[in-house]
Amino acid sequence: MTDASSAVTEALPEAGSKRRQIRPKAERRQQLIDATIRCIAQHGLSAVTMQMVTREAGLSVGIANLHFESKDNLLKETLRFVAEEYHGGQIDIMEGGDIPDLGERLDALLDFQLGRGVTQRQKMSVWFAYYGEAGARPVYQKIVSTVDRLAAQKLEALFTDIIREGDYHGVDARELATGYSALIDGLHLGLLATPRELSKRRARAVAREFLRRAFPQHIH
Amino acid sequence: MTDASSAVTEALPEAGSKRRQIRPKAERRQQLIDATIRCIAQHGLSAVTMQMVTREAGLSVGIANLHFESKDNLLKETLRFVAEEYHGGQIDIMEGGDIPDLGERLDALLDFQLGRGVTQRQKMSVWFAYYGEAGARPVYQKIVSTVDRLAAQKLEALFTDIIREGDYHGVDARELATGYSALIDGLHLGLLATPRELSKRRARAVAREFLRRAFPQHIH
DNA sequence: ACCCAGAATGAATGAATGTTCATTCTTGAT
DNA sequence: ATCAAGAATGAACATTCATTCATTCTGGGT
Repeated sequence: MTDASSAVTEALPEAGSKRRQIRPKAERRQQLIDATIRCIAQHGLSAVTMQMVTREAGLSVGIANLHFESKDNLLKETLRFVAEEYHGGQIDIMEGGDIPDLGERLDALLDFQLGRGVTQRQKMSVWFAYYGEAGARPVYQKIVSTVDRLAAQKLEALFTDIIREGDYHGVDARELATGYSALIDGLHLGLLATPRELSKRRARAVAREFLRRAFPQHIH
Repeated sequence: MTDASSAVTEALPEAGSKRRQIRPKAERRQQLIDATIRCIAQHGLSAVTMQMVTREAGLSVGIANLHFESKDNLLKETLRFVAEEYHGGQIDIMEGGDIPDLGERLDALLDFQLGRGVTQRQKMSVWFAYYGEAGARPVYQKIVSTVDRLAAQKLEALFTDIIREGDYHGVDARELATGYSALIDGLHLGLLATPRELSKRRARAVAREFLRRAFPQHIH
């Protein structure tokens, strides 16, 4: 997990090249997952078909069932990939051996969560497409909550450290962590569903303000 | 809009009754929309079929295309209904002639947003199912953003009044409104996708804490 | 009591989609 | 140069689903 470089590339026209290529299983799997992400972002989860995904990947229809046994499984693995990449990225920052200053670590976290470009937007599309189905599909709930729980713990730990360092009073790390996570999710939703109303710049400002209110000495 | 009493009822077994009944168009439309809401909540948007919806409504398949011209349209109208009901309810409270005290009005708003029972949960399922597709479907974006913008304005107005009344300093009503809205959305997501991790009680506490931090004199 | 506008039905239709598998092709080892 | 393992292909199949429409039925108006 946490391999931010691997996803959402290719999709090149591949214009003339009709020559069949044989590649290792792992590579094809990733290629198909990346194509699935792009398809979901562009057409919506409910409109995604196997033909669509395999064409996007520049491969034949049969191959999807060769590497993933079914469409259901491909979608499940795609969710797992996105979930692990996103939460993995957060966790890396929060554990952050490379950033000793806690305030800076918070900043880095915020940058990761609300930064990036189109790629990030594609991932978020996928993320929320699955959320929409999660109420009806226990499998999705499980994937999300497994990975979510770990990130929540790390965030709570980070907040606990900050509270100790700043000697803040009347603040509950757990409650604050829940609030911050929800805030970030809500901002992502806003960026996705009403991009006209909420710019990325403003989303960042709102999140910063939340942190500043809680940890005034650490965020300025 | 804002007719909270109308939705998500019926679905009764209707065991023996096979007698065909003729009802006015408006009633059948609502009946089908309610059935659609239940189906989306239970099976997920992508799994909803016309047969499923009409069976849930206790009607025949042909009727859906009689009152709505297509499945697409039924889904669109269902989203519009849920969006208008939810935002309409908020707006009624925020304009709130019946609640003069601003702090109490905030409380009422919070209760509306995070209260209720199964019904509310069903509505939220629908809400997020559409969010998931919104990135790919401009029609959905438009429905949501139209209704969203109005609610955002009302919230900002309410916050402005509160800031004036409490003589709070260093607080921007608009930014705070964006944050609060995002927080509520994020909490709904949490309630839906990871109900094990986030109880309704805790969600309410988190939202209250956010308001208390901003308006300490109004929320205690 | 009768009638008919239009509400309701559900079998039939055709298009779309997931999955299979017989066949072809590639590559690295011998 | 040859071969076998298995990666890749895509036409064919079976299923599912949205939509249509000929027919039936209901209830209010006369």
